[in-house]
Amino acid sequence: MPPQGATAKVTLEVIKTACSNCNLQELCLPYGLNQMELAKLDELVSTRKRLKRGEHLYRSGQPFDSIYAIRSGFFKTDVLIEDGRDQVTGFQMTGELLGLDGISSEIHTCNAVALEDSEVCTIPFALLEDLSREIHTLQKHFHKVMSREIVRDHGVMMLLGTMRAEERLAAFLLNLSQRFTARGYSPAEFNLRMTRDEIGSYLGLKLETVSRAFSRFQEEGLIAVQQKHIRILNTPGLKKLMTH
Amino acid sequence: MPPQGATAKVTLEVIKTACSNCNLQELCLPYGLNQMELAKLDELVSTRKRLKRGEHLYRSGQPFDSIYAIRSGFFKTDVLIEDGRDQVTGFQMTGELLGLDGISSEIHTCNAVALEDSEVCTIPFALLEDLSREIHTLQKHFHKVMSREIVRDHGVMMLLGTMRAEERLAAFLLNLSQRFTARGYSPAEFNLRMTRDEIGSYLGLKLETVSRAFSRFQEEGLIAVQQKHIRILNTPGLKKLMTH
DNA sequence: CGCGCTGTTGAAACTTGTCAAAGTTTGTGG
DNA sequence: CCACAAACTTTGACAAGTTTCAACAGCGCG
Repeated sequence: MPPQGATAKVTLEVIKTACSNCNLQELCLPYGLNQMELAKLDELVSTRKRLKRGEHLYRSGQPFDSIYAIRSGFFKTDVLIEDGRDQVTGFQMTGELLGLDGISSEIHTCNAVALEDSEVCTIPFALLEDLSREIHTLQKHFHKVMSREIVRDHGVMMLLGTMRAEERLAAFLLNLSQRFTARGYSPAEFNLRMTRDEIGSYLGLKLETVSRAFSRFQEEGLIAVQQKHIRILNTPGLKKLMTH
Repeated sequence: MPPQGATAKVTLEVIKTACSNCNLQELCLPYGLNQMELAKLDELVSTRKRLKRGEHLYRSGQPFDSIYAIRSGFFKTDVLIEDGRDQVTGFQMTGELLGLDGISSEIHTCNAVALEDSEVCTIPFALLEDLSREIHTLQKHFHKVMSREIVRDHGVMMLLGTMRAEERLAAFLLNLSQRFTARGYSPAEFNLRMTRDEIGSYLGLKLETVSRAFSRFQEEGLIAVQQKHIRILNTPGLKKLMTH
């Protein structure tokens, strides 16, 4: 893990960016905008940051002023409480937004960490609010994105509150598969970017339990695991397991 | 439980309302607005609905077009999945907003049920978006409310993912106490509006576990329980238990 | 006034966590 | 490019916590 304040020099490189020639439009904030509107959004989303694996995009407690769109890479967000407990609250991939939690108090309430070398577009929030007062479509879409985050969280609450270990892991794998698919990758074969411990933290399980569940899925021929590499062999089987 | 479509006649009575003479302003949507802005909000939030205990404000799957501000009463929201599992995702009280989950897909994704006779203000969402493009303060506040919901959900995920039964119940009681306090009620004495089963569902526990935890708290002198009536006798004790 | 819903309590079963040890991979520096 | 250390993963045995099943008590509504 890099030292706290010393990251900006080399790795947080700033690059010119433009939504209008980004291939993530339909996954990201520009969804539904026309050419003219897109040009205005371009002015706003003018900088990119690169992060190396392990670097923090932001930390809990830091002042909030921007949200971030992931252009490439993979992140986790986690919350830490006083007594040392912590939990991964989400894994974010290409096209997803980071930082929405900071809007309420104008202070970030979680940490966002790159799980692989990544690139994000910085979206100054005050400017986004200005622009979304102008562009109805943008406003509407942004509200939907926030609401989708709430719905997603309810899904996680459901998972944590009602599912058993193997059901949780099955749900997790199917969710990843579906999100990879939406991004044009194989639904059945991918590399996990996170450790067993991080998966466990997200799913409310200990890493040993996650490991055992992986082994069990493999024994049953549902998946093939080789460390971080996962191949899903029997999607319906996983679904049935999840539904129980 | 009332029959599905037959509730509108008697109980969903519609009443004229006005934010400008509502005593919940600082807890609710009008927060931070000036007189002129408040007048515009009044035009928008023009109807109230009364609900009897047990009635649904909306159901999962219904088309979304309004959010609701609770004027008086107490609600729960819950999600139901195919295999019959369900979970309470939240308990809402005076001044809190219901329906934010429906924005993303324009379909409600959970049920909202009154746990006591209640009254809500209906806020047509399209009009709220229109007005929040006009009134910067309203826009900002609404974004904060949505973001606060996300932060709250992260707190619940933390609770479900890392806490043991008694810690969860302690956290739950302290949270209720704090919210009652914010509304001018006693921090130490209140009536639960929900059953042990509903508490359990929210906390990811079985009702028996909730009941046992209540008994244990009572034995240890932390609280006095008489059915739904709770007196908190030792707040620091509960806090310590929660922090562990 | 009694029936049903809600809550309490006990004992046994089950799931997951804890602790421990050993194997594997990754990354770094020589 | 290899060697070594650190980080991560797997597996087993046992402990702890929670659920399940069951019986019963109490309150409240009709």
